[in-house]
Amino acid sequence: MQLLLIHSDYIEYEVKKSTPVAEKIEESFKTGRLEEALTAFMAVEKADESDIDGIINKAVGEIRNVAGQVKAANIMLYPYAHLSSDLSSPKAAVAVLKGVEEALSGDYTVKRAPFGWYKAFRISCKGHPLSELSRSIVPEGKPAACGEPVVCQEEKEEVVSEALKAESTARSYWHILTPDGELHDTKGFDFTGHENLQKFVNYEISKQRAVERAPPHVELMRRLEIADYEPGSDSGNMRYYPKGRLIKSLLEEFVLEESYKVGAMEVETPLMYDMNHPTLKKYLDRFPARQYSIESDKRHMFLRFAACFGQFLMNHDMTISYKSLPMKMIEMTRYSFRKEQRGELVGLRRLRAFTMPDMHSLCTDMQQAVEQFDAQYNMCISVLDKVGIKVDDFEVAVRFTRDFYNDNRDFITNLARTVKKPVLVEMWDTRFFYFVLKFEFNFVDALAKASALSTVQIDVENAERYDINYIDTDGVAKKPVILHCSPSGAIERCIYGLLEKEAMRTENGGVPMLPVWLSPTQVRVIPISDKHMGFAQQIADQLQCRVDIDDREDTVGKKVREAAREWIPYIVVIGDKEAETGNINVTLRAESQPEKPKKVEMTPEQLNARILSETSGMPYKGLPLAKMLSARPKFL
RNA sequence: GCCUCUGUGGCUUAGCGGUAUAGCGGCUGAUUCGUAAUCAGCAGGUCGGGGGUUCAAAUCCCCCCGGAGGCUCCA
Repeated sequence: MQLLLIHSDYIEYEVKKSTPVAEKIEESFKTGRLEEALTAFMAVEKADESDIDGIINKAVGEIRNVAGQVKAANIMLYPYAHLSSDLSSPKAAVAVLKGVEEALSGDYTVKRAPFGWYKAFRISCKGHPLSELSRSIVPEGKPAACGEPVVCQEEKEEVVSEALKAESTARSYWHILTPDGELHDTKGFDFTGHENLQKFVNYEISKQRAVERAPPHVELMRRLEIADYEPGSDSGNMRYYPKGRLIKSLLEEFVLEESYKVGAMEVETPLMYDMNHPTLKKYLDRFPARQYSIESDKRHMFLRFAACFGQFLMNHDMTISYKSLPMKMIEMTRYSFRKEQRGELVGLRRLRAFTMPDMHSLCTDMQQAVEQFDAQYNMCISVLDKVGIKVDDFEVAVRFTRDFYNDNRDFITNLARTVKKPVLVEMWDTRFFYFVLKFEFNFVDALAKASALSTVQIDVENAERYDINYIDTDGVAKKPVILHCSPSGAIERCIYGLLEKEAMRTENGGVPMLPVWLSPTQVRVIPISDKHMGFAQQIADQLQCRVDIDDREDTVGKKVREAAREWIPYIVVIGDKEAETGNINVTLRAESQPEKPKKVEMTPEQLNARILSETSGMPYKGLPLAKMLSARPKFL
């Protein structure tokens, strides 16, 4: 049932004309007026028919509740079909209306407008915050017994897509595909040597997901001053400190550069779209995600969960020749929004606002699409590798329809061959989503939780839906096949992956660190006393990387300890010896073991060359914080 | 959204019916120091918010908010 409650100075109505479903009424019932009334506009819906008494109970509870809050003694019940597009039978509606009227009439002055008549009405709304409320009431499995507290569900402005609903009924066939092309049953498969895949399979199929502690990256993201929760925002919307922003910028820039290399054009598209746009509405129903929705004037908008809409709407308006295909567009979506359920949010693993590189490729036909899929599969492997997430750190899932598999067996086997290890396969008899083939690289974390990073999908639906065309060699407009690709997956999730990987390294007795190109401070220079500051400065100036100087009044031991806690790759201590020889003593984190720092004497030039070669080809940005540690604020 | 757990100065935390403990960090002073924490002093808390029980609540109860885990879901 849909309820619209208006606290009014008065409400009056007058019957004009009967409709085919009109109830028979007395002459006196044809007009009505009530002063200082709470008016309840009601629409009884199909779903309510299963539990008429329960619905009456809930509606009465809700009306009583609001009437109590606004201190209304008079109640007007007003049947109002326009609140719903899924109305119940007239018989059920009248039964509910009468039931509600009867239940309320003991404690309030209740009037009811007749059902099934065209009516004219005048209402004067009081306009205070509680004076206009809407409620959506749904029946429960069983009717609420009398006297039980009645729980009313408030109207949620959440759109649950058809795809989410479809997914729950989709029948999946799970297999393990080995590089030799064999499809194995997941049950009998020998996972020896593929323990991570086993964890991933358990996570995906057996749903073994119980863990007893928070994921380690949550503490790390805070301790390293990367990111933090922001209680002043919605859950899953994080704040990023300067170091976190630097890491994100570098990753964003890197992924964009890699996509330029394969010919992608960078674009920017709006964050919010009209919920009632005909094309978008249909697309929402095919994507399994929940949206944030917001009001803009009279329009009902939603925040984008990817860059698809913006790019597709742009593609629709373009003139595209076959000569331009495959044609790629990318946007670094800051942000994509998904209103994930509260319990699904964890640290940087799953967010409601996240940065996702979203690339779309228009292809002439399925053959070109498959070629592109293969190229982008390899590109994703390379992107993650350079980010610091290796093939051994993730497990591959490939999902497709049975038809696609039968037409492309060799091609799919090749995907397993490329990564040289078995992959998880999910096959569907029929196509539930907009794609016929997709893969994801799933990072398996310290607690055996899996989450998707890179992904590519072959979309066979949206060219039609958005009316996207290209002109082929014969001069005829044709619909392209579209690839969706996120080369790295969400940027925040890459950081999560790196932190989790290092947490696992720590547990296995290693020394954790970020790749040098992503380390906020690459070299920390520590002068032993004030008199060494000059030389320390000189060394810092010689190095072409992110160098800072710990000029605080602390002991060398303490400064080194803090530098190590920050995972700084290179620590240089400057004292009399260095000032004399000109050589520097460098602690190399990458070659150290716990309690056993690896210290090497080298020239500043050698250190510089080493860092330049380690970071060559990767984006660079300057220090995100003051060079002198004494001038730095603490974020936590 | 539902279920379970949780919330004490900037951070970590003791206390779990008699208005609060310590460490780190911060500030001040001393120390100018050779690789995982130099010494001393000072400041800082209406114990997440609101309501209730009680002579008395950080401690018990209820509601709300944040966080973690589960269901579910994904980049």
